[in-house]
Amino acid sequence: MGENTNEQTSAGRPRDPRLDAAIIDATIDLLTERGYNELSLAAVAERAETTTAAIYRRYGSKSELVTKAVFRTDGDDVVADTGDLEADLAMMIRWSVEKLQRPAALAAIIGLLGESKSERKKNVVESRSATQLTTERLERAKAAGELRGDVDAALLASLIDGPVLHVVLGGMTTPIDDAWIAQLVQVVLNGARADATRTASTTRHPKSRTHTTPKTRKVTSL
Amino acid sequence: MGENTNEQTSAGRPRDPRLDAAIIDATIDLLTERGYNELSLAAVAERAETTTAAIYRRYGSKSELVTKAVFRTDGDDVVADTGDLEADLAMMIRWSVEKLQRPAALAAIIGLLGESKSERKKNVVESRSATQLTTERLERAKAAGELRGDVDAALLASLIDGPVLHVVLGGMTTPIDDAWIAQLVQVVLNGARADATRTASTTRHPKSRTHTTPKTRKVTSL
Amino acid sequence: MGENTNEQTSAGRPRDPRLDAAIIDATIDLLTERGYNELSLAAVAERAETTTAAIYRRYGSKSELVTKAVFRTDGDDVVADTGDLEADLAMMIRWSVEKLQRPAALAAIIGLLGESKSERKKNVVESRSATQLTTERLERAKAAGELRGDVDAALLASLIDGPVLHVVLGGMTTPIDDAWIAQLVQVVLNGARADATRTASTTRHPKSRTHTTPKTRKVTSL
Amino acid sequence: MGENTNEQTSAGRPRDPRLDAAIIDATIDLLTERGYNELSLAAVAERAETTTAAIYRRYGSKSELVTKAVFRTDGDDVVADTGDLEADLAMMIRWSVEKLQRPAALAAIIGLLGESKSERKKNVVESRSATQLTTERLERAKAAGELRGDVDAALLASLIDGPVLHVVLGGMTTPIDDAWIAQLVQVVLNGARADATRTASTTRHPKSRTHTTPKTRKVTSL
DNA sequence: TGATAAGCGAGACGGTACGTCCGGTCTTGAG
DNA sequence: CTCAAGACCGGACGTACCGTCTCGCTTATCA
Repeated sequence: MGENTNEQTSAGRPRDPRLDAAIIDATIDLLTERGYNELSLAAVAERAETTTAAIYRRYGSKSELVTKAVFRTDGDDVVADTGDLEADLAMMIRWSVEKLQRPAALAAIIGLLGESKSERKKNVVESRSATQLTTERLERAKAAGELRGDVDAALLASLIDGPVLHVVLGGMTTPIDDAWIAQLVQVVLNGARADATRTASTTRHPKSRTHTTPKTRKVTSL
Repeated sequence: MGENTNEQTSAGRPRDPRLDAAIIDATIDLLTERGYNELSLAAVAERAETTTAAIYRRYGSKSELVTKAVFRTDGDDVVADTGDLEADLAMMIRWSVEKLQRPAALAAIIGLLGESKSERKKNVVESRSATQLTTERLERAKAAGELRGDVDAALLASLIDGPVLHVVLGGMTTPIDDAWIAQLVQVVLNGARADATRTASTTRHPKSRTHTTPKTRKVTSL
Repeated sequence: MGENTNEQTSAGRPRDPRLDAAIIDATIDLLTERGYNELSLAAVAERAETTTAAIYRRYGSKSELVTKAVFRTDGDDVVADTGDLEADLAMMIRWSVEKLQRPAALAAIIGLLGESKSERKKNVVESRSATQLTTERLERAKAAGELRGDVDAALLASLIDGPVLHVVLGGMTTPIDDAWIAQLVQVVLNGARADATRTASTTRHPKSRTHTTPKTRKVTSL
Repeated sequence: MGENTNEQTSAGRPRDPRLDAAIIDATIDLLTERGYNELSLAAVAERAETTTAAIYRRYGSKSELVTKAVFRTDGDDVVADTGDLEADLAMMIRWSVEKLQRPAALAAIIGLLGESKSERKKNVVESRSATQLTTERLERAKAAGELRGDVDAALLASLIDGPVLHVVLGGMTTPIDDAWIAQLVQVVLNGARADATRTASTTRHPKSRTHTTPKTRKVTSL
């Protein structure tokens, strides 16, 4: 139940698209106002001027509703691969930050982490894909000789995404701006780069890239 | 309500200390088994063979109970400051990891993050102190000239604590072992060190430290 | 909606007459098994192997369906007027009893009484006609001098139909047989007869009747 | 559950008496406005400014709620036994009529009749007690020789209570006033009295009674 | 020693939210 | 215009749990 299928069902009365929108909107609003734990489907229903039954018809659980509501437009994760590793990472971070800055998204992530283990599995998979993309980009850089071979790409990805998570969950004492992002990328690359140059910004060789397919993949993810 | 006071006993029957212990134990157990959201005070009461009223007499809310139960023994955070920056950071990371490896603590942290904003304030303050200690250590290193002056210590702290958080919350795909920690510290220091040496492990100069108080502070924290 | 029209077929596919019958049968059966309140159109549809839509096409509401189903063959109420007042009344009672003995009919009557006021109006009119016939018969007897002039015919009709209703609704502790009917009629007539004779059965004078039209009218009724 | 016990329970928080009253009042009001079938516990809860859970704690079902609400003050049925049979019956009828005139009570009776068979049993027993009292009074009269011995007292009781039921359920076309009641009693007694006198009102012998206990019993009943 | 006060188990309370059922409506696609 | 199939909306349902409260009792300190 609550399959929320996109299959082009022929039989049956179609769903009221205004309800779809109202439910999503109410969910986002309440998530922003109250957070995940204090979000009740009854409240969503009331604000959307419908009933819980209509919600359960669309989503099988609160976590599914929240996931779909918050990450609905985020089916467009992008892996930047222009060849300029530093710029690519900065861009990917900026995207992540943009997502996590939305209070609803932050509340959703925190809440979903708190779900029971069975529920968690499903969502963690999704929320991992952002890191997955970072990892892939880093591995390509490694293969291209831009990064030291003795450092695990997964660790590097945690070095990129972890600090963002840390600041956001910690209550945003330091604002995350472009300078912050630039510093982060610089330190990580400076520490992991294959060549021995002292400052990352002055001695990069963007022309040395060997990538054959500079592209922009879209991926469903957190 | 639920003041949990340590003030010297006034009139009235004193609390049963066996109940105190039973409630804490039940809370830890259930937190481990079910996680924060699925933890109900009714279940705690049942397992502790008492009633919810006895719990509310001690703790004003679920979040307070969990906080006290999980971080009761953790009033002993340690800031390592032996002069060997790399070793110190590794040790601090190891401590953090140790905490987060306990399922009850992990569940508690995640759960407390999800509390309503008013509740959150109180707890976030606590959970921030670990990072605070890291920041302080890094600032001392910066003052000693071990680190580049143009990098924010708070950012570096996020670079140390963030990846740990990231891996733990991400479901522990990669196990966090000493090698992982070593790599992490190496990359960060390599990227942020004042001198231009390529590999952190070979060219450190621990002798250059100027600290006057190599100590081990204990701090109430996460 | 649900006009159940007999108007000559216009355009379109004609109704399946087997469905008509199946719906009626299912209604009667379920009324017998479960009673009015527990009768759901969904259940009727299922048993008739069709859908609720097909039912709503025929009947505008549950009460209309039940009314049509139960009283479909009962458009044939009979007013006995043989001249023998006692026998006529006994026969009319017997007819009423026969109807009310059918569990479906009893359930229908009780259920229809419970409908909202707007719905009730329609049905009460119908269910009153049986008493109406009794009243008419009694008024003719009064005009013929068989009954005391100072007693209201409507009251007497209630004295005839009321006890039947009372016993049937009361759960049928006493079975209604011919002896019961005979006693009922006897007591009422004995109490309301114009002459002062003590026992109704011994001193009747059927010959005194002045009716001009001994007949058997058929009337749509309960 | 929903025992509504009167047992002097020691443990547990006592019920809010204002809620008790509000629930009863709301039930009566809604019963009057909408009737039994259209009465929902949700609506009762809303009007009483509480929730359905509070209602279920007191009453196990809608029928129990209605029964208790409507017949709460009616635990005081009275069997008149002054020795004057005619007056006694008139009084008992007047009481019945008074009850049935209340729209809520009428709606309740009709609705309860429509309940499923298992539910009905419980309520029918109650609603039968009024007739039970009438029957008892008539049997005493029979024993005292005031009534013919060959007529069943239960039938006579139906002759007394049936017409009232008939008129009330029929929609109250004729108003039930004292004259109506007097006529009813007169006809019945005239038809069932032991002596042969023509008019009941002129030849009664109230002094011939042999009752030893002229009393007024109170009985829980419909 | 007796009053005061807080603790205790037991258990019901008022209320929020839950997840489900069903009544009545609507749409599609075929006949 | 009818049919079946089937999904939809919204009202109501009955349940589970939360945090509170009252009870009768026990256990301590204070006067």
